Amino acid sequence: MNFSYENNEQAKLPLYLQIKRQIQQNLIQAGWQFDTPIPSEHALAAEFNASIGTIRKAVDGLVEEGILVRQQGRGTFIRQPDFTSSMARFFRHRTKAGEQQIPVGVVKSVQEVAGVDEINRLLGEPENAPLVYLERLRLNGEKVILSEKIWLPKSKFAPLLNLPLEGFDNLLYPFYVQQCGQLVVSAKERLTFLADYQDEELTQGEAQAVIKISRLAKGLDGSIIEYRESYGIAQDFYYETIIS
Amino acid sequence: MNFSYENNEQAKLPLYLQIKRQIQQNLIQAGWQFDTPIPSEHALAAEFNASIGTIRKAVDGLVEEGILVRQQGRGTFIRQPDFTSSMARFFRHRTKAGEQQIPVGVVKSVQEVAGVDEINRLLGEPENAPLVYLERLRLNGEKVILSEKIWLPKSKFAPLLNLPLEGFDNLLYPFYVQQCGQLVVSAKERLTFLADYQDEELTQGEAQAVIKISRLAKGLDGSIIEYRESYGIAQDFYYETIIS
DNA sequence: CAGTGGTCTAGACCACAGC
DNA sequence: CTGTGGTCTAGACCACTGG
Repeated sequence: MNFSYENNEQAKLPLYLQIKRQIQQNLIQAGWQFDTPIPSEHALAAEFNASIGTIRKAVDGLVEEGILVRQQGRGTFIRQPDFTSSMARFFRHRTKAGEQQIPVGVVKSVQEVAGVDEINRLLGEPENAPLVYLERLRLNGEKVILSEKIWLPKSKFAPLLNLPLEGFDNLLYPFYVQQCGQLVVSAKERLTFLADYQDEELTQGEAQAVIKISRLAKGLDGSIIEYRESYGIAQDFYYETIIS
Repeated sequence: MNFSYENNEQAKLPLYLQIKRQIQQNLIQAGWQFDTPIPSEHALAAEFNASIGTIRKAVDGLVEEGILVRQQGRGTFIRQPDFTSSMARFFRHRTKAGEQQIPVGVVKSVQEVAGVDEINRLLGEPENAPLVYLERLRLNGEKVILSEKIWLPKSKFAPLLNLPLEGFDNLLYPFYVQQCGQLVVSAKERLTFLADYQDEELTQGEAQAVIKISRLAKGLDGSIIEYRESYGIAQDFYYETIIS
């Protein structure tokens, strides 16, 4: 288990990249307001003493990364991430009527655990830093379609430990923002196949073929803020991708 | 060549999009040379009577779509698609030494077949248009790691029918360009799981768990030029993706 | 060296949202 | 109406490639 984002540090960056980075820093410091725009391009041009075109190129970069969205006539905003259905997008699950159904998320347990070498390394945490560990299910009605194990750095997510299970929202990522000020902007996932996975909830104790999804979620400052393992029945597996 | 906003039936497109489309058309007409650059930005600006910035934006679009690549100091070129390992990128196969190995492609059969409703629809061909059908294996040494079935429109790929099996290259897509003038620029893939797939070569007649990859490959003019089904052993499945 | 793409400027006008 | 992002111009200079 050794996948990670690479860090590229440069010496002499073009102005538009410097500005891009600075804007990103400002977003972190200011705290994110999804409903109020960032300063206008004109204002940014004045602030950074650069031309509009250069500002646009900097903002373009953040838009491409999915961190900002432009709205003509209104302004440029921090993107409200929509992971609504993304968590279960690898699987097909439909009602009897044939409609796509959005699974419900239920947290089954929350606890503090000691650091685990392998996971702390993925999270970029010190070797023995404590973690927050969640178990969670995704349900379609009565049916369990996804079983999840989630590890978070306690340094950033300690507030979750003081909440009752009923206090957790259906969607976790907006909840992270609300409770801990942690914004997930992108994620890297690895899919593998397990012939014999066993789990009380998902497979009801019998060994079954599953697809395992390992996810590293990245925060606004570029650090990894969540490691998650999700398991779903292989028979329901369904994924589309575009390559070029 | 006149690009003014005129009496078009179409909605009015920004100039840079009109130019982008026109460049793409020119690439098709000119036939692709991977080793000679397209006209310089200066030349294009003169040809289209637009400013450099607008030309850059048009070319940027084609670069983002993976059709062109820029090389500072040299020029802008049609991208030599690198599907070298992409066909088998969903699977992990390594030598005993642990190196990633690039599988070898071997075509087992080529024949003309009657149109199949479902497939002709996917290819955008008339209902009874004949097809070219290939069977192909991907091998690591002796081991079969991928079994493929490929359907192509005869209208574009008839030349393949006159070739001996030994004449087929290891890589198919560069071969398509060379033999039929068909360039694959992108593809859409759908992954699903089959619990009991049986195949003489891949599973040696025994039913096994496999991952099925259905691919639609798109040509330079945007039409679908290939439909392909690939099957690989589920145990070897391994895929990474970034979402945002 | 000449020619290419890469960055950057300092404006202009257009299209759209919201008051 | 004002202010926003979206398009476009006509240059400039820099960084890199190749002969």
